[in-house]
Amino acid sequence: MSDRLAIQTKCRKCPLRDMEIFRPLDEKELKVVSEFKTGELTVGAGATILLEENKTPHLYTILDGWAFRHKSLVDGRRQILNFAFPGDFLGLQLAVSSEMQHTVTALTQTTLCVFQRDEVWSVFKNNPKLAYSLTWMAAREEQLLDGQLLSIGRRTALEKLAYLILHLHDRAEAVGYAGNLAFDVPFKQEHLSDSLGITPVHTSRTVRKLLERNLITWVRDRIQILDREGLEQVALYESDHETRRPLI
Amino acid sequence: MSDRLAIQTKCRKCPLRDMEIFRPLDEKELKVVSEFKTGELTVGAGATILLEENKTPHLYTILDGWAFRHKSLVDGRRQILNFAFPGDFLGLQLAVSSEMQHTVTALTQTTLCVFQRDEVWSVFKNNPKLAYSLTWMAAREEQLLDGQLLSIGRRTALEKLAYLILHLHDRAEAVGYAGNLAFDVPFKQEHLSDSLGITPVHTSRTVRKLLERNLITWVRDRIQILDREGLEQVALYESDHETRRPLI
DNA sequence: CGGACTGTTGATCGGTATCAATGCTCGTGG
DNA sequence: CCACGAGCATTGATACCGATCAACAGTCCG
Repeated sequence: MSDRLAIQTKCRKCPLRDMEIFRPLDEKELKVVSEFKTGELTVGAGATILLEENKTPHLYTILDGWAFRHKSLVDGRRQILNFAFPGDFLGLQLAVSSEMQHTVTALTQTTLCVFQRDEVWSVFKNNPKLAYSLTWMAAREEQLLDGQLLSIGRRTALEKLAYLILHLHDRAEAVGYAGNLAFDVPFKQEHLSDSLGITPVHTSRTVRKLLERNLITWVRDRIQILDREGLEQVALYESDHETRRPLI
Repeated sequence: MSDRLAIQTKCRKCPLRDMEIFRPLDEKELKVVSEFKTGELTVGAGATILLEENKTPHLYTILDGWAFRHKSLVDGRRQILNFAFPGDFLGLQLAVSSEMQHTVTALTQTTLCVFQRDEVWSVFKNNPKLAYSLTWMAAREEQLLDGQLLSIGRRTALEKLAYLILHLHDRAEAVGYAGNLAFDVPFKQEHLSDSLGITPVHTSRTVRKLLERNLITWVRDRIQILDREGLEQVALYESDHETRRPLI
């Protein structure tokens, strides 16, 4: 399947803007974003969106779909750094370093708004509010990473897994990908392993524990949280009262 | 000992600006930074600079000293997220969330440039170049966290430790805190443990291994790298060709 | 000199990795 | 419609890394 490239969604009519969690843009911002956006790209599940060590001229916002950022050691051991949902901005690091230091891969078919790397600067010059939004998103990503780091460094396998499921559920829910404490799972257990820093075999056993304790069910690519409170206890979960966020 | 608060270092004469790694500011930027900076604060080793769940009105740049960011689970398990050196900006997350979600603690006596949180916005409005620098720093921090995450998730204890020592050395060296492959260590093994996500006991044994293999020495609060190449091999190290960076 | 910290060492335990076999699901082609 | 194979997930046996518990040593400092 070949990737399509076309401008399809007008920023002004972006479906994401109607969502609760996104801060509405004013007229001027909309105008700048519209100009900033140079195209739209749809890729299939499993496609590489951004590749480590590459110097692409493009930055992206996810319009629809589910992706993940990851990074590997030379011998192949892989670590998933974070997952990415609609509204998430990809490739900001290209504003810093000439090349990517991690890879981004699509989990589902994913539609992306495409921006030109060179024009980031003109956004800063022309619209401080949007520039601020970019910074906001970078800082937000940092917070998520802090949380992951704490989790991977200090939680046990069972705690990490419980935490990750809650985390993914909450982020999925925020963009309408989850409801009634359930969501469709676009990943394999292998992805959980690489996210938690444990083995696939151990992941399987750990998932099993959550099932046995009747905290969740996981059937046919769908996870249902049965006992949110119980799961939060296992996870040592602390909600991070997310506020409305910017969308570019 | 009480903290002192006074404007002592003129931005224009900031000693950090002479360092190789920092990008020089132009006249206009210097003017804005000077106005942005509202004071200078020196705290002793062990002092808390920013506290989780607090809503302080201040942001900081480290002028001199060595600090660390950390975060804990409710039961006390602690994870060190990153270390901070001169030129590093602290508290950017306050631009995003109303309160801090991690704590920053000084390892040595530390001198900080103090900025007002409310005025971040005016920096964005008045000087896009500086705004861009802030974003740059946020993205850079994200890269460091990505690296840590990979390390903690996928490296063995020995590999993590070797990696961390190289990482700290390189960052220390960049700001003149290391030379001839050696640097003064302001932390205890306990800090390494909390950074690597392992036990103090195991940290001790792991440090010992590096010593036995003649990769480093560690005497009287000073680490000397004896065999950089060997250490890099153990660490599966990949240097990240750092470029010049902004300083605010 | 005594006490508080920090680091070291040994013994043992437990969590997670590893290796290997089996089972399950689903798509494909005979 | 069934056979087959590919890719995941599960399960069991065993190994090992790192945790835990406990005692002791070294250093610093009052």
